[in-house]
Amino acid sequence: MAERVRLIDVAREAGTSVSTVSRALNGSDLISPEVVAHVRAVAGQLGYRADKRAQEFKLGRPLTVGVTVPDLTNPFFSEVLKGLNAAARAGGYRLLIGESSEDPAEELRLVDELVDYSGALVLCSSRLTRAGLEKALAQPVPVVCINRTVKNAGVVAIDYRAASRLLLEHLTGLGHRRVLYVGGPATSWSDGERRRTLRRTARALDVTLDEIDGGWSGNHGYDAGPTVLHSRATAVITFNDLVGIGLLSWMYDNGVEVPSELSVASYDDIPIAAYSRPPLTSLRNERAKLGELAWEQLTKRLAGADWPAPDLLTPELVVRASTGPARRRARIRAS
Amino acid sequence: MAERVRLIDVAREAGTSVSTVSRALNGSDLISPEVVAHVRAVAGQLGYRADKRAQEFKLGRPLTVGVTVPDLTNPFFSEVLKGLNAAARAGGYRLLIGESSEDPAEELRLVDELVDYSGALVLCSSRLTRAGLEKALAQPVPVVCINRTVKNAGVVAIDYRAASRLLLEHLTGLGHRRVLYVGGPATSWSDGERRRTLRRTARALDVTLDEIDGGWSGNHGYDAGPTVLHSRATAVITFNDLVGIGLLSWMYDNGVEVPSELSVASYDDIPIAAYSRPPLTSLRNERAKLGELAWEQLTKRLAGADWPAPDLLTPELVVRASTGPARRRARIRAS
DNA sequence: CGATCGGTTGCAATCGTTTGCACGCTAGGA
DNA sequence: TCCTAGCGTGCAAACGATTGCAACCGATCG
Repeated sequence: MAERVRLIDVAREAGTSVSTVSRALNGSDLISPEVVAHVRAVAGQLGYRADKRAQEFKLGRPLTVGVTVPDLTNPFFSEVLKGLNAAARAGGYRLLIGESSEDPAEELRLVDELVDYSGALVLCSSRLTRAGLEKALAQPVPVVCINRTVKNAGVVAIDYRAASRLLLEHLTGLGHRRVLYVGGPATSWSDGERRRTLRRTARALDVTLDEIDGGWSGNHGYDAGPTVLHSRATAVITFNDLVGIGLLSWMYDNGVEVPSELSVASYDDIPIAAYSRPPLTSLRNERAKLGELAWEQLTKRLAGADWPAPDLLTPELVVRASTGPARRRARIRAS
Repeated sequence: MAERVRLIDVAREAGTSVSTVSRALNGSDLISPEVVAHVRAVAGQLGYRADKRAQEFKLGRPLTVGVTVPDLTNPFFSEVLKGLNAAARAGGYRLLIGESSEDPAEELRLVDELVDYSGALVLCSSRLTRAGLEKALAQPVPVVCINRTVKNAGVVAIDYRAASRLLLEHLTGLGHRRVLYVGGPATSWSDGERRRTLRRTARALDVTLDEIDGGWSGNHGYDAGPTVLHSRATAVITFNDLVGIGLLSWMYDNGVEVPSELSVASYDDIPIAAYSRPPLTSLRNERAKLGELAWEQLTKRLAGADWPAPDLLTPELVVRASTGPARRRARIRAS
């Protein structure tokens, strides 16, 4: 907790003016090498550190990127953040992170606040309404959306069309003709995309697709257990792995064998998916890459270019023990 | 992407001076109510937003808290962040988050950088060396450590003494006399605490305690499988739930029955622990509260008070199916 | 020897906001 | 009527850095 050393202190000590010190430290070639060396030495000795607030204020360009995520504790988002953070840091930027708690109104408030501090915004899996999104895009900073397509902004997303096809083809390959989708939060664009692409692919593959509402956590999956059991589906696709693992847990607790009685597959392949019982078949996606690409789009934009075309990441199916051949006869079982 | 509106623009439009506008917007009681109303109206109409950079620069107090965590994707840290974020936001502060990737050198770099932007620092489960920590504390901002005790700083931590006692008493109650601890990262203070308190309590309870090195992820737990199997322990305590779940997975893959052949218990009780097979006995701690308390200590300190006494959070044992009575005879089993 | 030029350095303005201080106006009392 | 008190407002300085421009230096050239 020492006193701050300012430019003027260094100048006094070095016997020069503040402008010379500033230029010397910033590597201007106007200053003679000896002076530069001397100033640097003095600055180092005094422990001078530029006041970033003053610096950014004067320069007018914030070196901070604001990010919103629906839930910090969701592994999907943490990993996106990880990638984005690494990329931004490499580019000399810092991350200001806001958590909306899955609440569109809170997310709007966050955007409103982050924009005051940031030179750019990244909305990760935005839960914003269409109108809210418009407002966010009207802010005087460039905006990139992760997992949400929108005009006049950068877009980086998972290719859910490919994803859903991979999942359904895997299941039909195992003989499943009736599949149930356990959905995610209603505000989630990616849930909408999963539904849309599943429906479309199901039609193409002549699979019967049922849908129920779920959520984003293990509890949601667990709670969906009874409904799933009473459906006529032989395979279930869950919104994400947390839901999938919760569902597996209910099945175990209630004596339903997976995959012999019911197959379960999911999106995302978070690390823990490999360790569920049985290990969960899931769609691996490069979440960290999502963050990196968002940063890439941002830098291009900040450099003055137009928004590049959306980046779409194709996931890869990781087949594990939670999916298997469809059972022959309809399940008969008391509730 | 519109032009910024500044105070001077509002002043011109409202027909007053900048100072009046500033005071009106900041609720100074020096200005007459009509003028305040008028200025507010004009400002709203023009869409004026204070330049936070200029504002904080002038005021000299950063409204940002810098936080470091070893790993953004670890549920423990995400939840601490969640709590801290909520508390700081309520107090009008924002979080600048840095991830050290479990690397002490990187963490030191982070601290060095965050301090330029922050009015306070929170080090969550710092992996810093003793010397590094000294350096961090020498920074001209108050520092709170979460899960690491240190002098001249705020301290918020889990009470590992109580934690280890709960775990060991639970296991001895089930008849276990030989327990193996699968450790965490060597740089982790909390791993050291867990070992220290486990040893001490084991001695008091007359339990034989063995220790092996592990890590912080599911893989670390899975990889520890063979060593655990060959040990003579009847119960295992893992560094955290991720390690525990990884270990359970290995046991399942290799036909070892849990808990009849081996009991497994762990620290932290992350949400997914309830959904492992079998569900994991673990120590629930209020991680979000850890973040909130850190913020509380910080506010007190920022208000000028001395550092309060360390806050210790006592965890609660959640007994699930992964622990059971000790088997009678030594396990005999081929590798 | 004086003018010029290239290379260094310092002065001072500037970014947008807050705030101490002084000023002007009005009203009330002497 | 004049002085004063008090309220409301504006002027200008300040925060700490960057940077255009002018000034200064010694050296070189005519």
